Amino acid sequence: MKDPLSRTFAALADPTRRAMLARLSEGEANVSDLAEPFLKDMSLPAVTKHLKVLEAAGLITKGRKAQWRPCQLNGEPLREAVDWMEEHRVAWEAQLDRLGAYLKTKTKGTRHGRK
Amino acid sequence: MKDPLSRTFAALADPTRRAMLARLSEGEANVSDLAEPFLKDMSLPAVTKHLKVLEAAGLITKGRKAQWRPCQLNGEPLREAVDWMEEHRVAWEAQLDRLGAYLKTKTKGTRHGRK
DNA sequence: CGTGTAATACACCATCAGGTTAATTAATCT
DNA sequence: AGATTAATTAACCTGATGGTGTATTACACG
Repeated sequence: MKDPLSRTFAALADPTRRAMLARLSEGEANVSDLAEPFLKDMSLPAVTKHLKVLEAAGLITKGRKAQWRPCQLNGEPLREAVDWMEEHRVAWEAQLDRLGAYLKTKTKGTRHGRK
Repeated sequence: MKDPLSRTFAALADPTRRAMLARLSEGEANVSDLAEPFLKDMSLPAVTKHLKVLEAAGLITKGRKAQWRPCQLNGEPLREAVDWMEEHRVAWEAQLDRLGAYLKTKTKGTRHGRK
């Protein structure tokens, strides 16, 4: 039995599921819509399982319309995840700055190659 | 072989590790310092493993000072995680608003109990 | 009623995650 | 040298994850 926050992060710890969420952030979609980009990589039952993970984490809700299961995104748990991060952000930023300063003394290329 | 972002989220998907990060956001700490709050719940090797996960995700770096391993937080991957979320945040907020509006029509308590 | 389609359930398998205990390395302190 | 302290390694166990293929449910259509 995992706490909600852990479940949320765990659900996010998979590129397939993140892609599904990204897709859903553009609007409702059926299971097969969500599956489509992945069917060359995995089977439909695998997709169903991923959706179950997302559902268990409360990140999506599945409706039913005839034989379709229109999925909707639920931002609530995501906000909680962001909240957790924000809570510590200040400290992290400080750490980042400290590291940045340190690196600046060591190297001088400072190659800051972040997209 | 997992992508960095997945590794970061996976690392966050555990309350012990999150607590360790929280502790580290207050400053450098040795392994035993970090272990202390958990030693009633788990063994030291278990702690070491958690730290390894955090290290593999690039969330912390371990130094060495005599027989101690002072751990430091590294915010960089966390920022990437936040970045990913922010990228979709707008859509989520919209979804939240939509849900909120919907709930407002159904219930009327709207109990918005988030700290 | 039979067929096609959307999605899930079931049984199974390999790998990984999180924990254990016991042994080991490495440095410090007498 | 011997003992103590900090931390890791190794071998092992259990349960969860992520995938498979096949069977099944549920609905719509002609």
